[in-house]
Amino acid sequence: MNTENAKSQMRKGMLEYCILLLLHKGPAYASDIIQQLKEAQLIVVEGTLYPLLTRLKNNRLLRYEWQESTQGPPRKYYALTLDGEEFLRHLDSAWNELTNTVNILRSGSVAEVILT
Amino acid sequence: MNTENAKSQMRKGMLEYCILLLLHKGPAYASDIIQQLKEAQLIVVEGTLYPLLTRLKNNRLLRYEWQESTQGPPRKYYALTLDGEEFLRHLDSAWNELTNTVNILRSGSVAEVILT
DNA sequence: AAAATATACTTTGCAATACAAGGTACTAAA
DNA sequence: TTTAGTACCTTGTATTGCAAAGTATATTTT
Repeated sequence: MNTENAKSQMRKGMLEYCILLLLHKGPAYASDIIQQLKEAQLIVVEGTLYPLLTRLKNNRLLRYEWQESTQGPPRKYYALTLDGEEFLRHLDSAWNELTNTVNILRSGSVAEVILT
Repeated sequence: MNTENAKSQMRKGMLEYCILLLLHKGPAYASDIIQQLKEAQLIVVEGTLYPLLTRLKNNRLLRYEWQESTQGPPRKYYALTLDGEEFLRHLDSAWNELTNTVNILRSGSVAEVILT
């Protein structure tokens, strides 16, 4: 029962949201995504990211294009589809609800939330 | 790829945190917890909660006491242990990091966060 | 040209956990 | 005695994050 496992579990589901949020700003390829997430304090490894990207693509939330690189093999640049944009808005709602829930639980009883 | 599944996945790990947050305010038994979480907009079912409570108890984060009820069978009232309180503080940090991450990703680039 | 290195993408096996569905046990009322 | 209500528990399944190892392409070094 360590903190690392707890944090890893918190990532579940959140990661999908974070990827979509990131791609909403513009296309990116895997290493790119990992780097940007790291800058946002979220550590993700390849073995997690690649299957996730594939899954999102298979569900038509993402699409990709091959692009040549000047420094190595070509890259798969992923971008949101229209379905992906819509799904992202649903996840926005889900996230809002979740933060609201935590805030209520954090600040004491529901009554206290109303009073303070 | 539906929204319900996504929300269910977001719950992973968060639920543990929410239970500890709730019990931090005082002892409660299972139906109690389900009811309070529902008031905080978080739907949890018995099949999820009971194994979770048992797991937390086995890891010494929770303890329980049987208490008679005037309206049915006795209840298991769960409460945080000292280990549980400490673990809760770690989860507080993890939650703070996660919300920070999402906020960064939501508001555009890191630079934009600083500028706005 | 061959070997080594770097970059990028992929796969496999495992562990953790939410949930549906069903079950057990005790109490009180009809 | 039967029925209804409350509370606790278990089993099987699906999903997903991750470690570890593998494949492929491009560049640099020897």
